Amino acid sequence: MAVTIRDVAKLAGTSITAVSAALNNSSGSTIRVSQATRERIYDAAAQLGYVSNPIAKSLATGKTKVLGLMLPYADAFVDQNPFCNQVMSGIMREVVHRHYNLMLYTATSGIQKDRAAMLVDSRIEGLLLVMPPEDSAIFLKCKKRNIPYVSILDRPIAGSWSVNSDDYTGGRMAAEHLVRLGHKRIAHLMGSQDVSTSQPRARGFRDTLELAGIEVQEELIVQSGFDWRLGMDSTQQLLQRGLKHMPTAIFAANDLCAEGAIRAIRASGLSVPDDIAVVGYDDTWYATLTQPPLTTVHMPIEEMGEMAARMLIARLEGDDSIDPQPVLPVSLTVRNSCGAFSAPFVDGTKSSPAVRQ
Amino acid sequence: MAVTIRDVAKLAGTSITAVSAALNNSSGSTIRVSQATRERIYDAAAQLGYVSNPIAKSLATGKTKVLGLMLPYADAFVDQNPFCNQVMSGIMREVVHRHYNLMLYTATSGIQKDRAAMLVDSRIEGLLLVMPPEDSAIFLKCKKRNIPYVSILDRPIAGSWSVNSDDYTGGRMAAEHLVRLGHKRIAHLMGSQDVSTSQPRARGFRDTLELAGIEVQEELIVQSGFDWRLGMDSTQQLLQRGLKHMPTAIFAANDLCAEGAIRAIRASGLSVPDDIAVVGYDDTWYATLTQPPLTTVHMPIEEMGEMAARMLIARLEGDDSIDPQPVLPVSLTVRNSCGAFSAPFVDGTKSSPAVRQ
DNA sequence: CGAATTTGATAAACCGCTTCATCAAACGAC
DNA sequence: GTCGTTTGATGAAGCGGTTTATCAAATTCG
Repeated sequence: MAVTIRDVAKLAGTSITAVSAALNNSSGSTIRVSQATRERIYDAAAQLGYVSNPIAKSLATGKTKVLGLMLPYADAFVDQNPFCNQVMSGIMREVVHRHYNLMLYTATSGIQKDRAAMLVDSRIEGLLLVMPPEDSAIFLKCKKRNIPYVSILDRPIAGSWSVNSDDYTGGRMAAEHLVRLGHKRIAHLMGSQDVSTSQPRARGFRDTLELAGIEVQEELIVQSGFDWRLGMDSTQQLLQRGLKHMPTAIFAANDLCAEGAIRAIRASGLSVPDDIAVVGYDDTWYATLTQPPLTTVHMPIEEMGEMAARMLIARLEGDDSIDPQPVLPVSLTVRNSCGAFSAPFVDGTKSSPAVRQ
Repeated sequence: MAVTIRDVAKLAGTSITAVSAALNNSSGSTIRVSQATRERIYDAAAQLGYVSNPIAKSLATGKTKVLGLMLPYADAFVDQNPFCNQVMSGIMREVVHRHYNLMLYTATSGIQKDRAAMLVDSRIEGLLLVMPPEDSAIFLKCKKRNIPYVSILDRPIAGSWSVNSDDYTGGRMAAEHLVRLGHKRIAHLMGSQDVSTSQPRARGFRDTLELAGIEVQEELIVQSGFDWRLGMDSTQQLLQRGLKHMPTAIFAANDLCAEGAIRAIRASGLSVPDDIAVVGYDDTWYATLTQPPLTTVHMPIEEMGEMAARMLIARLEGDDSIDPQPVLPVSLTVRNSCGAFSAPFVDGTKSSPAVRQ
């Protein structure tokens, strides 16, 4: 049916060995092919429309040039999470660039975790894990079958390769921005406790206030969550404490949580940013849709995907020089929800004029 | 390194033929294995932890049990489109259920279309195309290499397999809902002209008004788009025409467009739904976030993915009884942006009491 | 010019699995 | 008891590539 290496050899009047060597014109091979035969082979291949069969190649070489991508429990992510999209986009970019392919798996909650892990077959050389649960059976399977993997994660895991973003600095940046704008009473709506990103962000937030000589008021640091309803509820509670104790700024757990905060603030007749400034986290596309558009900490999501793919490929190709747990830098995307662009911070960083003193 | 069929055969004291037959205990094979040897083989396999090598299997059988999934130009979809997520989720469900695997491709705009098509390698048995551009080189490649494909599409393509949703009825449903609520002056913000979903939806809209004896006012049917900015702009123009000519309801191109409409209405001091009712399209997760939550036409996106996978697999397995161009039904998700649940329509359909006469 | 080396080419083994062709033994029917 | 049929089992030939070992011819060199 399909045209094989033998057909090409026959037409070119050579051996299949020569064809194989000529077509993978990598210098690594010990086989030598003269320029003349090489060209006859090229011609024959072109004439027949020969395409190498990657399956046969894989069987012979033991390499497949395929990576696996394990997405988290689909159901939870289906609708609401642009995160996966963006990570995939970054991964894809690198994978295509390096001439690899991607096999998709999801840890569907419908089937047992074991089953999901079983599905990772030997066609893949390595695995990319997006936000794997800590106890995932995948880790064991990978170790057992000796499949290298890299996780894209909210926390570093000891002894395993992963890509992380700099949550601590993210917390600092949000806080610094607000401090620069003159805020003294800043609230922080923390993300859910079981997601470990929440801790370093909160630490960054606290450290920044201290550095600025602002006393951290514990009653302004509240447990909230990544949902807008939670953000709204928490904010309502903050606002009910009376004017004296109300914050002048809120650092929310993420963009959706910030949306909830904004709604609560408005519902109580106050204005964002005039009465209360709001900062989000993640910089998803949603951040441009809030009213006013949200100032938010930008996570380099695509870059994280790209980096993960790069690390995995490097590892597969025997490059040991790569950092197994890189921390990618975050940045602050300034929009209108704080009413201002940056003002000088206590450490003397230069900046634009302050808006609120 | 890995344990092979030969190792199992040796341990069980049989031939590799027997092992192969026993382990694929499909009745299709002509090879017969006694119960006794079968069990010895099972034991040996379990003891060695044998896992079949799918690559070798593929090479021998010519089947890979892998489908390709081609996503549209990544850049445009990265952030804002939950559509791909949902389609993927549906596809994944079916693919896992049928014990297939999924290889991911994207028609990245960075590389030429030809390159993208080249990347579809012979490891896949069939291809699922999400919203392929009409002129895509993929179609040719697939035909040439004889790879069956199914598209998930906004329009049926003659002579090719595709899954569509019933846009015409979607347009009707939106209009009927508004007519039932007593609206006479209903505007329609049409989607962009180059996306062919826009036409049937508009037809459904028009036909419904006519059926209800409401004159279709051409100046209320305007070209808009799938972006919230476009929705806002179009709506502002509608509102500037003065009270007499203002619509009492708007059927938007999609949920984001509806968001724009809502903003424009609010900005001009009017209320949704009291002054103007708004209906969206798609029922993405975003529809719950608008204020008020959006009444919108629900597209069965996941089901479309599932159906596409089912069709492709059926086709691969020689099932000819399947409809090559199914049209999936839409429904109306009623929330608060029209202020009411359904009222009787002119055709006599029964319903709940009307809110506006 | 003869020996050593390089160059060009190939046959054959192999990757791990399926499957066809073949065959001996057991079984049933007459 | 003989003959046809079923049952159980196997060797060997692929599938389409890569790679090792081998070899003849051409080239280099003292």
